Amino acid sequence: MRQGIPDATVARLPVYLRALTTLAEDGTATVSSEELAAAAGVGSAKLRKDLSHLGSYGTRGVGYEVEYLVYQISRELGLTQDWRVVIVGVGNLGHALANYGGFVSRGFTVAALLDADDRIVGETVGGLVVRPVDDLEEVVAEQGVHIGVVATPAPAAQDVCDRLVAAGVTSVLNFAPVVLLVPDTVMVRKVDLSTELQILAFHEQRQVANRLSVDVPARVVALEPDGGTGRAGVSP
Amino acid sequence: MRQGIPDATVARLPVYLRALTTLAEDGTATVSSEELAAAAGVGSAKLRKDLSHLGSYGTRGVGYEVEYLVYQISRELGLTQDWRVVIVGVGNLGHALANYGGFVSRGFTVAALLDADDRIVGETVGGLVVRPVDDLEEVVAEQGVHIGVVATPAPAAQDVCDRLVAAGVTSVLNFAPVVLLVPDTVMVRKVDLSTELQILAFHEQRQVANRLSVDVPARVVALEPDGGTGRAGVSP
DNA sequence: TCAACTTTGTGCACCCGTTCACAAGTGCCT
DNA sequence: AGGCACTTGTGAACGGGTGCACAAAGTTGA
Repeated sequence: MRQGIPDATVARLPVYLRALTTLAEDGTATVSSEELAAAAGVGSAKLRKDLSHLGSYGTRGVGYEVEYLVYQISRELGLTQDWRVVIVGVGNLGHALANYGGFVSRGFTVAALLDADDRIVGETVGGLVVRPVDDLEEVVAEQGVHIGVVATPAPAAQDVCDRLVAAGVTSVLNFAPVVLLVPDTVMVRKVDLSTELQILAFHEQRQVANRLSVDVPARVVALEPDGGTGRAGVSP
Repeated sequence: MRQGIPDATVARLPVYLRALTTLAEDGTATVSSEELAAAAGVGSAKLRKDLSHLGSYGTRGVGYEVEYLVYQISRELGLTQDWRVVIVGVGNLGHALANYGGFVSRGFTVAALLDADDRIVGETVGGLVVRPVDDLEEVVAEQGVHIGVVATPAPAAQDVCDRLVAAGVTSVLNFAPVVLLVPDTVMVRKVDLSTELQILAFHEQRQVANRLSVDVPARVVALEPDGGTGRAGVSP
């Protein structure tokens, strides 16, 4: 049970945490796996298995005590300590990130905003003065930054990332549309808007195809002129 | 091979597509699975298996023709047609999305920007005039919108989502920190900044723990006062 | 105290995705 | 023409995650 929580579980813990926080604000004291699972959009069995990886919190016949579970998940995620974050790139997205309330709310502090553009440096965004990107190493060292957020244009991203890593940052959240190369001691997570849209487009397309196949089944065959090799068979 | 590309593969196709586009811009004509895999940050075997789901593009002994593969992946993702997107909520994040260049570049058109705040309605953002959220149904119907982007505050998200779905939208990209409930005919993808940060925090914490265990192995046991039941054993 | 009811925690079987390893196919050089 | 070097495409083994189903454990009410 201990010693190694599955990645898939870790990825869901923040979702549970948010659902629990909402419940706590509504004054709910205890919650069953069924209810919490519904609020988190997962199956109840999966939820129970996930929580069992943290330990045996929860009472049979009753459910889980909301406050207590919030604390346990927070602790497991490391939210009981404050993580210092530096945001590099204060364009449209950087602005949004710096102003994002829920960003700071729970265990995260924005240590500094950095940008390479002189016109932006010195501006105040989200209560912080934007500093030149040259201060990167200094900021990371002095403020003890652990997490770097890359919100720069694509061409600058790898360079900024390299500097973050060299300065001692071991986790990077990347919004730039490039694959960042890092040593395997560093963890990178990527958020890519156009990737998400493209995945939606794929499913949208399939859905349209399925709708056609329901209406006019014979058409489906005509839409797939090729057995799989692809290159041939396009001509009528 | 045909009839059903695995979800995991679909999620990686946009990454391959971007890497290929970059290669094409650099004038590269053909690429091996090894090279492309490196550029996309995956293993070469995985890449080959992914591409094999689309068909047998690629030449043994040579590699893949870049232009051709770009076309095939684009077609498979449905990017040969234009998808119309409506963005609801033009706050900090909505601004960023509306101005995001790569957003529009490839197969996606922003049909409209909507907001509930009178002070924002009428403003021009990214070349479009922000319209009142009351126009939602009208916009979706008239413009034939397929994809809705929810960038509203959390409390408004579910309501906006319901209206999008009722108006005929079948894919939703959700930036609000809530779990959207939709009929299972609708696909939702969620992008959540604080979730990503929390996942990073977890790994960061583990990494710190590992570093300690390397330096002072005995300490690890002391840091785990409890065999796993959790509730007991906290007192000194 | 006991029985009926509720809910957790988990063993087990199944499925999807990843990785390895190699046969089959292609181009190049002699 | 033939062999060599290279690369794709895929069968097969493996591993992790999911969902089912149920025993264990606790609560409520008589």
